[in-house]
Amino acid sequence: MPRGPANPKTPLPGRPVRGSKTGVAIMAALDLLGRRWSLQIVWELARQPVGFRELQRRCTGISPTVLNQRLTELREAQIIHTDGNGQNELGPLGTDLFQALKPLKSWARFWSQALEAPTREPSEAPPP
Amino acid sequence: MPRGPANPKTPLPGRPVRGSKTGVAIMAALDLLGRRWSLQIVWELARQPVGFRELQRRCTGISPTVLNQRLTELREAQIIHTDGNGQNELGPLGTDLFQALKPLKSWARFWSQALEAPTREPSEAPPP
DNA sequence: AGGGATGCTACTATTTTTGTAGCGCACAGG
DNA sequence: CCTGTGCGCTACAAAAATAGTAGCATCCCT
Repeated sequence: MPRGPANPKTPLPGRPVRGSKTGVAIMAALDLLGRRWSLQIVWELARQPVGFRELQRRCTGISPTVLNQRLTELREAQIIHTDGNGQNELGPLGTDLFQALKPLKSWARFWSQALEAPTREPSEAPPP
Repeated sequence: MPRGPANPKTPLPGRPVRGSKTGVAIMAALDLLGRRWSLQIVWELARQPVGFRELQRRCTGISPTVLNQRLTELREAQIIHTDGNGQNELGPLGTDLFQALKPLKSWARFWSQALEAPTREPSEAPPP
């Protein structure tokens, strides 16, 4: 298990990241979590710890290449870790992240309903 | 101003999206917002409405191609809209989204500090 | 009319992600 | 001991997303 110190591409606070050379925390977070599958992986691991192949199955269709990249990045960011049995699970930071993501879930539901029922506000100009 | 109805690739609730064929709201949201620059655009527009080129400047280095794609997607998702003067601004849904994103900002700061100062919890095993 | 800024599109290069195959290892049954 | 199965993970080419640069048409100011 080569616990390699630091893929230089993993976005971490303090490093220059995409869209910001300053490495401000929120920018590093947006870069890291904005990569494809990152958020979904956190989401899945919040349910329960799973191994590599099982995680691949749950993220319907992710390729092993990317899954491994993401796991590596998230491990470097100390959001997740892999135990001796190959089970990936959220660390304390990951759990906090999941909490911080919950409002987004609520918003998504609201957003979904708003798009289904457009022009329903009485404050909008009613049709003549 | 061609208010074009529906780029078929924009992730919207109810549509099959990446990582989920069901189109569940949160998955559509993660797909839409997980695309590069999406979150940062929302972030910038939350500060104040800006035009195309100014927005491009603030998202240091985004290419006009992608900026326009993102703006189109976010418009379709009714998160932002562009007024008659070319100023892009958050709509009500966008404002709510920004609120929902705030905990993420707090988490990012916490995360940043945690990575700077590892092994500082007194609850961790102290060095002998 | 000229100069400059704006919103945006076209086009090619680079990077990221996908898709498929397969290695080496552990473990279970026969 | 052999065979089969599932595992974590890597290699490599194809496809998709993004970056980079140039430029057009339009408006605004002088």
